[in-house]
Amino acid sequence: MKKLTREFYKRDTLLVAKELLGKYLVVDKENCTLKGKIVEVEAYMGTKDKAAHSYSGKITERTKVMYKEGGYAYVYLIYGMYYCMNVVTLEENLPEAILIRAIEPVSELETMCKNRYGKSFQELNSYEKKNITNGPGKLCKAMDITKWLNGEDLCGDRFYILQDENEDKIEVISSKRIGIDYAEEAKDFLWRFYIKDNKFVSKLD
DNA sequence: AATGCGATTCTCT
DNA sequence: GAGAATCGCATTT
Repeated sequence: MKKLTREFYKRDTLLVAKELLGKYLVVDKENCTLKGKIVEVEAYMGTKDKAAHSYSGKITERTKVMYKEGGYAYVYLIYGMYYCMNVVTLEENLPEAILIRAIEPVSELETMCKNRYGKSFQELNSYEKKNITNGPGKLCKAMDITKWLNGEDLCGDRFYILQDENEDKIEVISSKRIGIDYAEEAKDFLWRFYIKDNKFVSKLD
């Protein structure tokens, strides 16, 4: 498995979004390495996208990470209790990013269960087992992604994305983004992408 | 200083 | 399907 390079991230956001599907998100901790296959993403297309935090070029303490060059992590708190993780794309001052909406657990499933529910996998009921990492807030809880990883370089050693050289061909479904009803015309853009028939996708159309 | 609210999730019904 | 939880940020007084 090979780590994605800076060049990978500094390309067209919609292209990078689709190519992130099937890659492996890794959080390297002192005692363990959490790993999950990316199965669902959404693209946020910068200053002209009414759903994006960077709409109209607004720069604040929260959004400034979006203005970095590609390959940095933008992690923010939502509803006072959940974190969402994004991958920044393009060159500096082009504030586009990709929200990771769901992963499929690959390594450290037990740790993820502990992080999410404080219980082992075996102790989970069937509803909990289905809901470990199938949402942007859930996967951050499971992988212990918090504000301490905001601005982290994904080309570094603690938080990165791997590519499987023998990756199977992936069937990509495009659909409308979730939870952005306020975004007027932008709410209908097909900027959500997920792997067809994958059981860990957060919501079916 | 005060207000309003969100790229969500969970717990009911 | 509705309502609550909970807090940092952006905006208004």
